[in-house]
Amino acid sequence: MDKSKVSMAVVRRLPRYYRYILELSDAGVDRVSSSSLAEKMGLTASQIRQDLNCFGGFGQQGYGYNVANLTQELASILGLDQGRKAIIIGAGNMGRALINNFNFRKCGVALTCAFDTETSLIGAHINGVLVRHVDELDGFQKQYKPEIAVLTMPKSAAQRMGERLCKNGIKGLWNFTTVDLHLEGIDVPVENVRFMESLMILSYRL
Amino acid sequence: MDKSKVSMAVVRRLPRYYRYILELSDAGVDRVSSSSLAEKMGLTASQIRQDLNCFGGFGQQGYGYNVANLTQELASILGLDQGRKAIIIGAGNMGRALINNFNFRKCGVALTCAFDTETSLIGAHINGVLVRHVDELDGFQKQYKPEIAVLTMPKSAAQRMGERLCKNGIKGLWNFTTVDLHLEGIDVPVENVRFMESLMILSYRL
DNA sequence: TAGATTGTTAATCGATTAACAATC
DNA sequence: TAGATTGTTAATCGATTAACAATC
Repeated sequence: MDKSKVSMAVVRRLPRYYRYILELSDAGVDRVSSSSLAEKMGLTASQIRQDLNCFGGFGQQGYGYNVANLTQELASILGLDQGRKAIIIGAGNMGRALINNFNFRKCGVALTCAFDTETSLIGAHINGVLVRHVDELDGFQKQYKPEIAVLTMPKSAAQRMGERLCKNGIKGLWNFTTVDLHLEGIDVPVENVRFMESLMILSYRL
Repeated sequence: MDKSKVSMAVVRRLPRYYRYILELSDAGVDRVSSSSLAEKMGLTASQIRQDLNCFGGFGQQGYGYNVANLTQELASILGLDQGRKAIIIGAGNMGRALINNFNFRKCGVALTCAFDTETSLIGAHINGVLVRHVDELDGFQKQYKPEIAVLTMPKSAAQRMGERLCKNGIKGLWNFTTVDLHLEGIDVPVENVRFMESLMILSYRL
């Protein structure tokens, strides 16, 4: 199926498929049927087959899915094998927490540089990642062409920074600020991480 | 409408409605129509009216919605006015980042205590929050009856800890670990925060 | 071959959008 | 009153589930 026709409902399930299949792979399991995977994941076998078939026939009748093969296919679908480069804008608390703890590599992404405006941070290394001044951003983008920018700066600067990053050729924004970015006419996907919305939804469900 | 019949699709939009309406409120706007709100948010007016009407008729024909009133209604629907208490299990990097930076109060939640097993942390205060040993957890729950537990401990301990928290009366789990909690037969909502899935989805969309 | 399980089509279910009467 | 905009029903659209022929 044409990638552009796959619904976001399906796409949002892919990383979870990947996590489960990777777990099976690590456990040394070599094949799995849609029905056994469905039971583990709390989905229907039908949905799993429908979802995977958006991207190709990875299974085999009478056998199921080869775990090693499916792992690799899912990684490829998700683009985890693309060796992408990321930069992070804002080395405050949230930024540092990500730099120190988040496993970018597991997503196939290399965090190559951090940017900030705070003079005391410039030149420092955080978990091996150099902090540069935001003034160097445009030049850095031209030279190294990172695909992904992580937005962990104050929300007041987010909209302008998003536009600037796009103008210099960023391919996707991972937005930890609370603002909705408006990038009309610019074809750059934005993925938001919203702690506060998440906690409010939990609060509703209590 | 009966709260249990409101679909999660609707519920997941509520915090965003709240954010926008709060912004209008802060800007001193006193009324808003579904169509103007729809335009700002990139939704249809129809959807906004349908969504809000799951909870009551907050608008007025020919006028629209009173911003102050709707703000208060949404806060109440989300339970932000319930003065709930939260504890956090795991004062490692993720835990400390939340304690130091996340605004629990904006969600109407008071973070009352942190728990860990690391001796060097016990007794310390992080941003005013005392770290106790996990051995004190059961007693603490009995005495203070926190409604929400934030899970920021190693994933290997998450399942057991989830069960233990529920047995002692927790009402909801905010799960930052990468595991899916299985709490069959226990009616405690779990809200997952999944950085890695979020970045993988962005990676897919590039 | 017989059994298992996929890939895929058709049926069902749920969510979104459109339309409009009610009413402020 | 006339204009605006809701609340709500009906129509459409999309996603999930069920069913089964294909096939390993």
